[in-house]
Amino acid sequence: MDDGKRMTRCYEDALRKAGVKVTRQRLEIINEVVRAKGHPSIGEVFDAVRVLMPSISLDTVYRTMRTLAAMGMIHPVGSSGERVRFDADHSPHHHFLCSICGEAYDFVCPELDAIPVPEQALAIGLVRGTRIEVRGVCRKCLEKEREE
Amino acid sequence: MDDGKRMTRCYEDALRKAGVKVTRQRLEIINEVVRAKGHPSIGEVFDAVRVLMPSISLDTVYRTMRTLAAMGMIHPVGSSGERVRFDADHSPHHHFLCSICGEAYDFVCPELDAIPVPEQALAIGLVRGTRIEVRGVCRKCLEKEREE
DNA sequence: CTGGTTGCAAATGATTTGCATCCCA
DNA sequence: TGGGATGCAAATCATTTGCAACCAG
Repeated sequence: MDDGKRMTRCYEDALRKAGVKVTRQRLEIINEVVRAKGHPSIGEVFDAVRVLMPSISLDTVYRTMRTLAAMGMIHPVGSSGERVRFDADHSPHHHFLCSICGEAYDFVCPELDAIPVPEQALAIGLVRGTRIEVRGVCRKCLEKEREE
Repeated sequence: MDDGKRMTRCYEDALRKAGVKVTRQRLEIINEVVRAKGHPSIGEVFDAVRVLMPSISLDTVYRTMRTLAAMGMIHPVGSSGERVRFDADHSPHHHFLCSICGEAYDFVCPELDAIPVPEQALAIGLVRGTRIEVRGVCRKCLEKEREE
């Protein structure tokens, strides 16, 4: 598991560059967020980290997730009234948001990855990434509707 | 204000088509959501509707917003841990989401409006709309950072 | 050392739920 | 009339905050 160590080193650097302290809690949380596929919620990250570090508190996870989001390391994924979910910036991918259940599905679409940064967005602030957001109704909800 | 009546008629039809009852509450809420520029939160819609209909209750607004979202008439705009906000589907526009404050800014970009629907998304469910989501840090937050 | 971080517990706020009443279809 | 819709209040659940103890730099 030399790979694990190399990753950790990389996260440490990212934290230092952001001007925040490197703590074991933060490293564990980052590890978990990066490992998690899909869009983990705060609670899920908390549960996972708690296995390795039972003493960690829920609001440390809250605070760290906010810190990581401010660093641009993770991004909140908007869904409906659901709890906030995040994704680590793994690879270029896009989102399909279901209007009914609020679930966020990932999909890849290489043809659309190279979206130019819209000029109009530059006027609003510093752009860190661009992706496609598709809205619709997912299969699960379509089937549920059909049943009724 | 013949225009207002024509709009209302149109909303009634949309409700009927969705198979739900047409009530004064729902019409008032739709009216407000469509009128509101930006991304009104549930509370803001509630306050606005309450002016015309003081007896309306907060959770009627909650329930109706969910109904409207399921109908595809409005869409939740994901932001960070903030309360959920919605936008009516007015005109084609895109979103800039600030990673720090969670604010969602609208911008228009006609060149990008004609995004083809990605095939990969079709596999996930019924697609109702496609737009660009830009992530970054807004001017306000950039300035705040600079001060520190 | 010492200021940023954490853990804890209490506070806050948004969202949901159960139920009796009401009203569109 | 009859079932979906509403209003109300209580219940939940996510998220935040104040503060003392702690630890990385």
